[in-house]
Formats: sequence, C-alpha cells, structure tokens
Amino acid sequence: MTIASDLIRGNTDTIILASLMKKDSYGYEINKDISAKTAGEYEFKEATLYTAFKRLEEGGFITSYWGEDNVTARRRYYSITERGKEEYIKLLNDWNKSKNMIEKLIDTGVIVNGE
Amino acid sequence: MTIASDLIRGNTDTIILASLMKKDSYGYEINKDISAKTAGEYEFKEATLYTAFKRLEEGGFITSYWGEDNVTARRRYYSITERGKEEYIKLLNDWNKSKNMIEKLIDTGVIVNGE
DNA sequence: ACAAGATACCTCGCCTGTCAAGGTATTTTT
DNA sequence: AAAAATACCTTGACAGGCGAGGTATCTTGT
Repeated sequence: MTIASDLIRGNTDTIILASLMKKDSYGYEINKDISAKTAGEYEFKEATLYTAFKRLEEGGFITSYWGEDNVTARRRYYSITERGKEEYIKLLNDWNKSKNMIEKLIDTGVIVNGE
Repeated sequence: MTIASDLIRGNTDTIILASLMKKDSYGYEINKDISAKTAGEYEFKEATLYTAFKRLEEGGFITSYWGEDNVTARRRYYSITERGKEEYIKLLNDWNKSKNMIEKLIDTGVIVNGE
C-alpha cells in the first residue's frame, strides 16, 4: 500500500499470469497468495484485480469456469491458456529489459539502503 | 519504444530527478541523454516529459529558469531543489522495494534470456 | 440467537499519467 | 529555398488503478 502503485502497474498481468502458471486459482486466493508472498506488504485492490481478469480473458490469455461443490461462497476459477503462457514469457522479458534500463537511468551513485 | 511504457511509468520522475542530480539541464538535452544512455532504446515522448516537468515544479522538486546567451533556440533549464533531492532518495527506495517485490511475485522458475 | 467478520464475487465513475497530434520559433544543413 | 534539427508548449483522447458501493454465503464470537 505504501508503495506507489504506478511502480507495480505494468506488472499486474505478469503477476496474475505467474500465479496461474502454478495452478488454476480464483481472485480471492490469488490475492491472498500475493499477500502471503510479500508478508502482507502487497495485495491488489479488488477492482484492479477483477478488471485485470476481464482484460486477460478478453485477450485470450486465461479462461474461467465456476468452481463446483465448494462449501463456502462460489468461486470463479481461472486457467492460463497456451497463449497466456507465451504472453507470460514475453512479459518476463519485457520486465527484465526495462528493469535494466531503469536501473541504468536512475543510478547516480547514491547509496540507498537496499531491502 | 518497443518496451511497454507502463513499465517505465512510475519511474518517470525518478529518471528526470536522477538526471538533474548531476547537473542543471533542459528538456531536449535530458531526453537526448536518456537516448544515449540506453543506446537509442528509450526516450520520453515530449508531452510526457513536459507534463512531468510541470508536475515536479508544482511539487517543489525542481525550479526552472531561462537559459541566456545560447546560440540556438531558447532553453528552459531545470534545477533540482533540496526537497527534490530528498524525493529522489525516497523514490530510489520505493523502486528497490517494489522491484524486489515484483521479482518475488513474477518468478515461476522459468528461464528467460536475460539482457 | 444474532452480530460481526470472513469468504467471494462484481460494477460505476473518478483520477492520473501517457501520448498522438497539433502548434510556435530559431538555427543549421543541404 | 527547403529541410532538418533544436527547443518549447497545449489539447484531448485513452487506459489502468481504485474508492465506493453492491450482492450472497458461511463461520465465529458473545
């Protein structure tokens, strides 16, 4: 939350696809997984998450189906497609490239407490 | 250009401030410096650049003055303020934090050709 | 028994940053 | 004389994030 979301933006889709690379999942769970992985430091806003799902499904990168026989509230599961896997790889490459570029551009030799 | 600008977004201000940490400069030159540093891979769109200057000046992070006695077209020089230097350090920290977070979230063990 | 919180989904409308497209003015190169 | 480079600026459209609101079910605390 403290961290500017404009820094995460552009990685939203990558993060979701990365999550779905491991297993089919649903919105609420994906968010909880992210929260766990970052020790509670990050979580998508719901509106952001569901907007992203819609965008990814329209792009053919994921498909969805309703989870059955679940005891709790109904869940819409998402599954990554072949196209989605390719996109994930592409996005990873984009990230690596731009990450290196950004580091080149923002470095002035100042020492910052890395974390 | 090839690289999604949503990945750069959020670092725009940091990049400009980093440039001004070294010396006073003006829009056109800052952009050319960025282009040189990235071997022509990146450059801000003019509209983006001038919007950022305005935002940074309104925030008190930079100040501007007209360059005199220059032979070519008139130049508006920008100078980073004390507040701007503090902001730069803060933004660097934000970047480091979110970079680590993103890497944690998008990694699935897939090997990508690093560049 | 009932309220509160957790689980789980969704939409509308605002805000912010990017950028295509347009414009101005001067100097240098062809 | 024309074209390209230097240098600035604004407008309006567009996309993504997200606050605020809504729905429905199940579990937990008192």
